[in-house]
Amino acid sequence: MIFNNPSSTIFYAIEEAIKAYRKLSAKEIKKVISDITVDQALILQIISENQITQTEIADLIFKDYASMTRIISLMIKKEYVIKTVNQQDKRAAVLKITKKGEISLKKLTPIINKNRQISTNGISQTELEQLKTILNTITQNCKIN
Amino acid sequence: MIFNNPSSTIFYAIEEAIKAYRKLSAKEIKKVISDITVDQALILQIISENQITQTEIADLIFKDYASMTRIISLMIKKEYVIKTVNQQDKRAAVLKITKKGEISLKKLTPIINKNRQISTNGISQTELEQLKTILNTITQNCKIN
DNA sequence: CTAGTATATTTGATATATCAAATATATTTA
DNA sequence: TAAATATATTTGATATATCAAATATACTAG
Repeated sequence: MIFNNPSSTIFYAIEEAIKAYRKLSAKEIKKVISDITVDQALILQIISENQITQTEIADLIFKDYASMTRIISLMIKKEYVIKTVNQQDKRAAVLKITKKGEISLKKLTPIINKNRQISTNGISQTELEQLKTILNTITQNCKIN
Repeated sequence: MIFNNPSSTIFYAIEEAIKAYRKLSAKEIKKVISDITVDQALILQIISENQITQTEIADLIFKDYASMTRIISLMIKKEYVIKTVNQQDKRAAVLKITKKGEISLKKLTPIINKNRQISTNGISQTELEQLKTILNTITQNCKIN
């Protein structure tokens, strides 16, 4: 029926893997911090490590700018992040992690790393590289058109 | 910084590929039918080929049951699908594609197939199989935990 | 047969995705 | 320098994701 040929199947396999991974991540993150999402945890990590604008974060993790605005504003509401205006370029936001954000991140980072390790368990570095190469080909094929 | 090791990188590559693919699909689908989404097109195809319940569709394409309810109800509103009650099991929905749905599907199917071909262009069957195997490992790893 | 349990779907609440249009500020060009 | 263009972000509208709780119906054990 639907999963009839390899080039179709692959997209189901991708969807299945990414959703399983997100589910695992969400579950594990919730164990240590109950009010933060997987995306927010990742973004918190990015902000803490870099002086970076919303647009740059969005490009980095493949999010829409509109989504980024909303995610950041939820993070501000929950007091993980503070946002100010860049005085050199008043269009740009300056994002800073709060004390609460820092404390949370200390608990989150090992969880995020562990999730990645668990999910790639039994897969060699070579296989991961292969996987990445093929996925990049798909990405390029899609972007050309 | 963030993309520092292979086991991390891989999830970005997956996200990037699936988003690029969805974007291509949405763009191409829109060219022939302007008011249908990628998910809806896929679900239309599934319904037309099978006598299948919402729950079964959800399991097949890795969607939440709640999402399925909402997607189906949008498809009903747009008159692609009709929904009745299964008289043998009144909990279950019976989904049928409408005439409009059928006509639309005739235009959509070649597009869906072409999108898959374009995006896997230059990737061998062997590589696709490898990719699938590795992704399935990730899925299993995530589900065990 | 009845209570308890299982299954299919729905609803509510919140988060994210995506497109288009709007704002605000910066930069470039005529 | 004024107008056109570019960049960063926001807002509105709609679709989908996800969890928890609620409904409705079916099934099973006592």
